[in-house]
Amino acid sequence: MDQKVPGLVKEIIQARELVMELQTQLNPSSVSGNVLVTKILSIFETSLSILNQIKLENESTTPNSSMSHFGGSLFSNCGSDFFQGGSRKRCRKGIVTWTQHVRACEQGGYEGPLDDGYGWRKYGQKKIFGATYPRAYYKCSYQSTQNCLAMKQVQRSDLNSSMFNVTYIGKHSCSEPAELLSGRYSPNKQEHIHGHSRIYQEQRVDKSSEETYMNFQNSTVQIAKHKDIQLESYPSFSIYSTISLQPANISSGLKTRENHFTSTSTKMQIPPTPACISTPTTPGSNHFGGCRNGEELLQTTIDSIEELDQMVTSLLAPIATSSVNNDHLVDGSPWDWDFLEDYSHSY
DNA sequence: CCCATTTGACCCGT
DNA sequence: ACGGGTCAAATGGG
Repeated sequence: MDQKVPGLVKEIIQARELVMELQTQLNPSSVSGNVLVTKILSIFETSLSILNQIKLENESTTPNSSMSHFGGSLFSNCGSDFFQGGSRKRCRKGIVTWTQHVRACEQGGYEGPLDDGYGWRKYGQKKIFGATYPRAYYKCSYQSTQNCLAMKQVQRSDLNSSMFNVTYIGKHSCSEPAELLSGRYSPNKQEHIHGHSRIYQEQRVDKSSEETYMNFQNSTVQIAKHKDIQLESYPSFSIYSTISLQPANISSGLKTRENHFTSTSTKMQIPPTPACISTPTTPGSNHFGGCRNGEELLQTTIDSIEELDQMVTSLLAPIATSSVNNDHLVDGSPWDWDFLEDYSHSY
């Protein structure tokens, strides 16, 4: 049994990926279709969890995971430089870094992919060698006022131009995340600028609960332990697939949290085509965003379990009604949080 | 006038 | 030298 589990897991993952592919071809406005896909994905992941538990029962030790299993991981392994005192560039070691793949919907009427509940200020854009699309650099809007060091980088995927890679760097120390509750800002940009999004706290709520739920599906989290480059991975967002099947739960009883990222995407304006790169606000351009069923694959680098805990908690905040405990277990969730340690071998 | 964005220059690590 | 990341002056919108 133990020997067959990896193969079975691989098969399930393959099936899950096909469903995810199917999902990308679904009409975003087809809520019922997306709900079905989400349910299917939830079943897949529950199955994977069960298999994992079976495997764990048959193994006394967990094998080391390798980042290579994730096929060109998007992790910055913090080998470079960020936030290390002294130089202008600082070492990213110790900084939570995670990359989100956000699918943009061209049908969307509003600008850019989904927002992540934080205010961001663009401070640069670079053409990246070998990449078709430029990379945009953002800082938290409250860097100056609240010394929040969170940043993110947004780049359209070369492989799939309807996808954006959003890399978050550092944790928010500001008190911005009002939008955790809604998962989306209004279509208009930067409405939050002053006053910490009080506007949104009033405006949001039910409208986007379903969107939030859809956006969180199909995501996984990977955790890198810098010391040994070992990766653990967790199907964090699969939880949503299960819990969030009752969208009504989503919008009630949620608290905002500090120092956390959310897993929704950006509200930034992203140039839809290279031709529009320098003029993302060009009227009539094909704005992306507004995706109601954006699929995301989330990958994370963190170097302590506390950070994982913190992040997972924040990721759950938009959806879970109340309970995330400190044992990496979510009420009502079938997940064993050690699950993807084995899971990673299947990639 | 204020503020976010744009964009070329500059800095830093490899 | 090169590429990625950041700065900051210029620009434009509200």
